[in-house]
Amino acid sequence: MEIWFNPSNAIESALSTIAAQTDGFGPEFIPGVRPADPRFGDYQANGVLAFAKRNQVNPRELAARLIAAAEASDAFDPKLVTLDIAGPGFINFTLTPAFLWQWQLAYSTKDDYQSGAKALRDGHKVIIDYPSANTAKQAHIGHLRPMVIGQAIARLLDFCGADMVRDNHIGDWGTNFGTLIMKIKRDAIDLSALGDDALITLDQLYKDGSALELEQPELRTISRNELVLLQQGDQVNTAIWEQIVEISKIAFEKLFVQMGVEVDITLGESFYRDKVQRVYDELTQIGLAEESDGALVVWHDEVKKFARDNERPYPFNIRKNDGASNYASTDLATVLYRLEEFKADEIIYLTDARQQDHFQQLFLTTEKWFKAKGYALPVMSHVFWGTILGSDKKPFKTKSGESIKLQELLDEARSRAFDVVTEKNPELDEAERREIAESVGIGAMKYADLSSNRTQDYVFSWDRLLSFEGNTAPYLLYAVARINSIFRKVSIDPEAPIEGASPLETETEIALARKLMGFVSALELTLNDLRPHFLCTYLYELASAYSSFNAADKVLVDDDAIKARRLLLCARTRTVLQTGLELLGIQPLERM
RNA sequence: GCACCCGUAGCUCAAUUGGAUAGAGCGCCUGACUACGAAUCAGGAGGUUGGGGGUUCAAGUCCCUCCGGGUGUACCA
Repeated sequence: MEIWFNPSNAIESALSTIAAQTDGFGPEFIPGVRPADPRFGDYQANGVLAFAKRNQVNPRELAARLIAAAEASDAFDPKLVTLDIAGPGFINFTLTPAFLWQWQLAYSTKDDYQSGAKALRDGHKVIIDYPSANTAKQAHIGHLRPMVIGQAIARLLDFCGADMVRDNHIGDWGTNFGTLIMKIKRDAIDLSALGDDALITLDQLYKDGSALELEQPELRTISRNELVLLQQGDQVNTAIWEQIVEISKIAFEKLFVQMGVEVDITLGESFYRDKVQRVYDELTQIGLAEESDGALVVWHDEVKKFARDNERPYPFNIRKNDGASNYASTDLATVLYRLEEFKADEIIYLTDARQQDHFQQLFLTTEKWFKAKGYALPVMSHVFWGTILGSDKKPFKTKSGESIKLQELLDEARSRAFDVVTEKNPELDEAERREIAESVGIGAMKYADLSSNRTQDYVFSWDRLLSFEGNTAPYLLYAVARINSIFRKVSIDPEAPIEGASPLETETEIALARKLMGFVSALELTLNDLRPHFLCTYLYELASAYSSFNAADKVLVDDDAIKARRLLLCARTRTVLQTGLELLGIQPLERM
């Protein structure tokens, strides 16, 4: 029997083969192997229960027959894996310490761990529609989740073999430009002279402009005209618009660098303004879009909410009644562009949960449109998350009604982490403490956002976001730092091969080895639903298993074989933790 | 009104999508540093999974119904 890299999959296929040759089972039998509660074993198969139910037979008897057949085959060496039956008909598989040890010897590097993951999205062209930010506005706390979740998902997909295009789909063609240009012209602002805080000034100009419109409604007409001029390509307004977009891009670039967000292309909504006409034409030509109240819309009768005869009409409005494009028009044009330009196999959208209707309509429309035209339809998914709420359970605002600025949040994270580092490690020089604080502070913030199920809303709290104890980034970073410390002490490169190790013995060694093996399953689970908290949970459990091992079993003992074995476990743990942290966008540290 | 989402320990969250005795962290209580790093470890208390009914070998998870909260409801993105 070979040492399976991915035991869950290996057991699943072995059982399928065996069942096909065993009386009482049919081809429709699915073993249903999954990681089990460690109290019962490493993996469990519970497909026998469902199968027995469908076929009106005794599940325990059936399970016993399958186990007997499995044991008679050469697929399960009893020295490496044991099978037993439990409860109404579960089959439990327990890997022996001998298996766990051989697994550690067989698979050791990041590449080894990645080899299983690579198959998951091998060569897939995936476009990720990155955290889109509106131009001319400062990023606030609402931009935290898209950036954090987006980069983690992009790194995961990349690790799993996808060919990624990270597209920064900026909102650079909105109606807000009318107001902004009106105010800029009115105050004769020279945008090129604003300096470093240009975006803050723009932000203020927009707010002041909006306030002014409320006081003097006649200004709205002027703003609307400025927008029309811009859309018609007026030279002066286009120049102003270009400057505004440039200022915004520079400001966002600064944040992206701090947040570790990578961008491959930046194609804003303005890029698609000459591409929407084809959308109108094609959707009209295939009979999908029609006029309604002067607008061009698409109905989806199979969904009650979007059906034509719904008491409150809710079509997908793809062109406004004044003839202007909107969110839907550019999104449709964008899908087509991504197909034709990038040959996208998959497109992932990142927005909060409130936009689910939009994406449902977008996906339905694209599906029908592409089918009618014979275009290849990419897989489209909407990765959404809950809102960050204030203590009043409303979307988060400070007392003055403003959202916390993202920059302010990052600075607070660094500053809190710096205080803790200084308290714990006063002997380190300031530059190193700053570097550690960067990873700990920003890492803690990211991890807090990633470690809970993204679909839930959560209430904002500094302490929640910047906690350094328990299931947090610093806990994982600390485990890595301690491992590094051990290798430093004996002057051994943790990446180097380790020879002469003896097999696993203690309970904590075995528990750690067991946990190490689970990395690939954790990746699969995370990728399935694009929910990073599964990876966080796994990494936390691994770090916890390591901490227990570290407390129970001394690594640097006199016996060379025991020392080598424990150093090997340390090295493996380090590799998995570092790889996992990098996937989450958290920078591992040599010491902290 | 209609549609969708949510309600789990004092607090913040898990529970591999219907699997076995619902798990963690924080907080609280007991212990463990002349150290391979205590940002840690070992242990304890804490639950009628909002209430009620149903489906089945099995329900926090699925169905029905109440209660409480959130979101969306074409020409903002």
